[in-house]
Amino acid sequence: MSIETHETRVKILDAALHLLQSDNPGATRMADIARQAGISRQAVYLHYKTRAELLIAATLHLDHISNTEQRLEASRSANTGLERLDRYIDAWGNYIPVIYPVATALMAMQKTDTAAASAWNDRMQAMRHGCAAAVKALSDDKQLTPHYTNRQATDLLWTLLSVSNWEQLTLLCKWSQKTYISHIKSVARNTLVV
Amino acid sequence: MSIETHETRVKILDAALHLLQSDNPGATRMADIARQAGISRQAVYLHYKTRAELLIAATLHLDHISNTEQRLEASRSANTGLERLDRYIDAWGNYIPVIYPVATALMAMQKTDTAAASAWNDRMQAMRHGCAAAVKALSDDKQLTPHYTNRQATDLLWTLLSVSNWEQLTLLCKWSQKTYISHIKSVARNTLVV
DNA sequence: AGTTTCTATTGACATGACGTCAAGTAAAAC
DNA sequence: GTTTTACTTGACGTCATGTCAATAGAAACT
Repeated sequence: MSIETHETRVKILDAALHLLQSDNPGATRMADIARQAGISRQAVYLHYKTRAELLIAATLHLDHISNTEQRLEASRSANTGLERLDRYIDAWGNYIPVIYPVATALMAMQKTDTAAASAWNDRMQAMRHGCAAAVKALSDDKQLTPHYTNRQATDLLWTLLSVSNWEQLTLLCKWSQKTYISHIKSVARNTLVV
Repeated sequence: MSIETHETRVKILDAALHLLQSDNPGATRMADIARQAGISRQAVYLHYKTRAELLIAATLHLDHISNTEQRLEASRSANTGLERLDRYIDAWGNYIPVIYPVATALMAMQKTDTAAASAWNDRMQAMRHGCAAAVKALSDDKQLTPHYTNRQATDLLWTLLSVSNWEQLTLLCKWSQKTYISHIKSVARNTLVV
């Protein structure tokens, strides 16, 4: 029985996600989350000692209810390096909009809160492993450009697929999600594939 | 006589930049800036009504003392589109480390402070104009790939050259500034040039 | 049934940062 | 010699996080 199955905890996490996904995510305070969850502000602290801890739990909860593992399964079962690259971009690129609200909140705390910083860092390192696997698959297929080392190619793909880039291209440049995915795929190919 | 030539204002802005460039930039409070400038905390507010206003003034001050205009002059005087692209990446890419500390502070305020958000947005739009000019120069030379519209090519270059990407590649991936510049140039070429 | 434990409640309080206000001072400008 | 300007000190208001103490009800154990 995971810690997140406790009824009140689920209520808290759902409330937090709901508010972070609303029109004014920046104004999501502990008191708002408590009110939304239907409990007292102090009760939230009985379950999560700090705001950072709550937000971290919210991302894990979101992973859980969004079948993150399943999304990434498709890329792992690809037959060629190129296919793996495309599928990874599909999986991760389409997951970004889902985690974006809570990711933003967590990233905003990075400067002040080391727990939040390392939690977000862990997630990004996990994502980087997916990039490294795609690069390795390309390399095994002799499809990786010799222009960069495997390490550098991974760094580039990792950076290309960053949340910030998604934010800039879709929210600021008004690209549709579909355009984002297809163009990122083409940039990745042009950058990494011979 | 510009507003930044006032002796005390210069002291305040220099103090702010000094602290933001120190080992713990996140902990730069108004009181710290005042102490560093050698004046009382309240005196800072005589010159800058809010923290956001101070940070915005600090970026302009930094532009001023870093000869930003001169840096960008080189790219404008290029003869070919390719040359212009390379020189623009040199100019902006090497300016990022200079503005990074204050940029980080300003970006961190974006969520809560609309003045900070729009100030940073203005700067980024100005940078985007440089990208658009480079893309147009490529297009005029028939060197721009037909894969994207001019607008989309500008969006991509703009995103590629973002502060976040610089941060990720140099600070997280430990690329040297030199590697960053040369690899970004190669990605830009592979992405945008026929 | 009685006691302990768990969860939650209310209300008060500490902390830290931004920003404001009022009263006073010292030097420059008129 | 008076006014203006820039600054000082010290107190105060606000807002959000996080803490603490006293209380209450319900489930769980003996």
